[in-house]
Amino acid sequence: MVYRTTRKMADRKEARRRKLVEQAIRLFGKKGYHQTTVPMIVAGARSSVGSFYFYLRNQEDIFAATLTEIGANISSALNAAMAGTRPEVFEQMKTAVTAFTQFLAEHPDQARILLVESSGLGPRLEAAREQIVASHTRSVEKALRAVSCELPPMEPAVVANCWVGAVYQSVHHWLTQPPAERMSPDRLATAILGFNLRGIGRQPSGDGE
Amino acid sequence: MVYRTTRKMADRKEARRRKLVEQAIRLFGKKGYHQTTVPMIVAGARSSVGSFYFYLRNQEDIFAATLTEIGANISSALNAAMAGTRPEVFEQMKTAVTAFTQFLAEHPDQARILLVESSGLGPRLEAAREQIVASHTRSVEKALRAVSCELPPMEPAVVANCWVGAVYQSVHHWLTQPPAERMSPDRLATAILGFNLRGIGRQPSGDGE
Amino acid sequence: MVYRTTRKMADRKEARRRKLVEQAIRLFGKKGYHQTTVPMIVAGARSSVGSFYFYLRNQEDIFAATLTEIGANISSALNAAMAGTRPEVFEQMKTAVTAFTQFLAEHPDQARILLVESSGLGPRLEAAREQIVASHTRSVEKALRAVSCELPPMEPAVVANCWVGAVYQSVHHWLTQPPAERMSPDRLATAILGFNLRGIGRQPSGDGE
Amino acid sequence: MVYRTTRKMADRKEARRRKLVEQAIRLFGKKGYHQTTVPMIVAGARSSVGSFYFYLRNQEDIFAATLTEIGANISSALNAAMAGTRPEVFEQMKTAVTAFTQFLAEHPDQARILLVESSGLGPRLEAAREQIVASHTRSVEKALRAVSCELPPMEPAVVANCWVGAVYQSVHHWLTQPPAERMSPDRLATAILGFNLRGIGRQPSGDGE
DNA sequence: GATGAATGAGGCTTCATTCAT
DNA sequence: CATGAATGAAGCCTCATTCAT
Repeated sequence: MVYRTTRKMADRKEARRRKLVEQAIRLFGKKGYHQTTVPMIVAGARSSVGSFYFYLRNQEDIFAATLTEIGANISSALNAAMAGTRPEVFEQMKTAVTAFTQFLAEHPDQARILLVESSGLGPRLEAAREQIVASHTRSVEKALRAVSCELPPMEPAVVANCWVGAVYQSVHHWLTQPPAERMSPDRLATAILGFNLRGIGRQPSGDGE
Repeated sequence: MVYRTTRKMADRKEARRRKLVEQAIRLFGKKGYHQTTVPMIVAGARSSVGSFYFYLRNQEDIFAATLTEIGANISSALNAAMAGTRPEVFEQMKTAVTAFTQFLAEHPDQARILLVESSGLGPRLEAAREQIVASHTRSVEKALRAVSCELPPMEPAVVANCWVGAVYQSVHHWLTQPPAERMSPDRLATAILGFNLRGIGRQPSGDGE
Repeated sequence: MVYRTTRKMADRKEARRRKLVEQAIRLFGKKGYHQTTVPMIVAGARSSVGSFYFYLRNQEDIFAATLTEIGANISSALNAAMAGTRPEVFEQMKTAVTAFTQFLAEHPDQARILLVESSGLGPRLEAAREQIVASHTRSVEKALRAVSCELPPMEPAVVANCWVGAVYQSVHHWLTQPPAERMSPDRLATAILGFNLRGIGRQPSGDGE
Repeated sequence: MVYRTTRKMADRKEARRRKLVEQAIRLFGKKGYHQTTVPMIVAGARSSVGSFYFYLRNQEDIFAATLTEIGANISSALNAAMAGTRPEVFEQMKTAVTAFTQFLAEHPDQARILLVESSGLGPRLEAAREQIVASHTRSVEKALRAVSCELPPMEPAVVANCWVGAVYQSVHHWLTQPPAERMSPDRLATAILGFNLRGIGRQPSGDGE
């Protein structure tokens, strides 16, 4: 009998790789890219150097993988949140900002990787990061165009970047502060949202109306 | 006599150091921190490794120095621009955004260092970068507080971050595009400003009103 | 019944192994020993790493096996050629040189392994190579002794090495040249033979005498 | 005062590099290319890894350097020997074979590198080796052409390779034998020379006539 | 018997920093 | 003060070999 790859083995394989990426997120998030070594990752993932290079091409590769993972996680979080929201564009934008803030607040490692540690790492990783930010920006731009008739005239491309930049920088700064001094994520999201909605010429509603 | 000699020497020293920092800006801006080696810097500055360590404590040190330099350059540019502007707060804010954009457009190496290459380099350099951003943010916050009575209620601390984030991200994205496809810095600044002024509840004036 | 099964299995086993060795010859011949990995071999032989180590003790082992194979192939070729030649010693030597040249010309991978890639690989493989060369040399030496009375006095041991060295180096150099610029194998063989026959004090006959 | 590179420093530099290459010859000659590590070389040369890479680009580089060195040494030896020889072509060829044999006999490490360890190491090193062999072959070919009128018709290009191949293989085999069983270098050279001279259609003179 | 995931020893190489000249 | 040779710690990555399935 020929022993072909069983389902169980494939699952194990996937699990192993996932474990490596998860540990990588932890380390990259805490110590940054250049302070994280392959041995550190495999030690934390109860794997081995050889295994690492069986699953990942090299160190850059696993960082790219973490970015992909983070991007996917954010997407999931946003989609989940928006699934429970009325389909009006402004409602959706509001939910998106809140959910995004919430997600980063709850996943500091991923937040730090996205907001801090993924810059200046060379073209490839730069591009991987850009993909996430760009996807974010595109969503905003699309939303803007959808309701452009209700808004004052503006450059959607630039404004989308402003919107995203406002969110990122605010959250980044917020995460920088000692947890004790931080305002609640809700309040943060509301403040950002207020700025952004006004920024696109929309009066932010009181709160939940 | 002794004074003169000392002064002269100090000048020389300062000049040498400045040359190193300038070359460092060029290299850090083009290749990033981790791709730039001490030998590269000294070669471009017609100095020597030994000299380098006479003027700078270590590599981190020179990156910090470039950040200081960049911060100073930006301050100068902003101050110069604002000196020629009416003292009204909104005018000043407007000028600041325009001058900042202009400056980064004209100094791509410094822009790249500030916006991209200075993240994720460890606490000390993180702090050095933060100083620049924070100074920027504080100015905005101060301005906001100064005119808060004319504005809708908001969280000045958060909103200042939004303001700065909008500028940074927009400029960053703008610098990312191939020069041929970029809009003019003026148009960019106007678009950002429009978003930000609306964001703080202010109707952006047509242009120069 | 048991016999047949066993026989069949042994055949299979032999076939598997042969396939591995054949692929190894291809790879060793093209990329050399140290650039050829076990995974490469098994991939080309549609086998698996596990199988590899079932049939071969280790990597050295398969290189030794390729040498054995190459030695056998050369022997076969020589024997076949000499079977169709008059039994006179000089005729036989002539045929041997021609057939050897021909064989290497037609099997560049094996030629490269024998002439180039099998040196400097450590005692065991050195010995395996030496076996082939020595067998070659012994044949020559034996032939020389057989006709020593017809030849000027010489040191058969040294001269046999000269003979073989002349052949190897000439063929090696010939294989080094781009195929388009090579002379015909026949002409090459004739030239070598001329040198060698004169070298042992024998006038080379015109061509086919 | 500007401290420019002094003569003494340049000398030291050269000496250091030479020491590394010398030690490399020892090790490559004894253990071969792939069994010799950079740490081994620097340890034996009382240097350091860092120094190694200050003088040599990489491991391949130092092997190439040893080949260059060996080629130069052989050239020197041959030139020295031939300077004391009558200018007749056959005398020179005779001297060359003898001196070459002698040199390799006296420098077993260099002999082993040239004859054994420098094959199959990839294109670059292959080429470096080829340079030495080719230079050797060209000399022979040139000599042959110079006296071609006195010789039977032959293919000088092939014959030159035969000549060189005879020498290399004989010496190689000779070096393979335990020193106790080796014939004297002189006798070896004479035997080779006899074969080669006859090979080009020349009667080897008794000995020194 | 067949498979391929797992292991980890080991080598090369880089570069920040020092220090003798 | 200037110079650049010297140092060695540190990390990435390869791949032969093993062994559970």
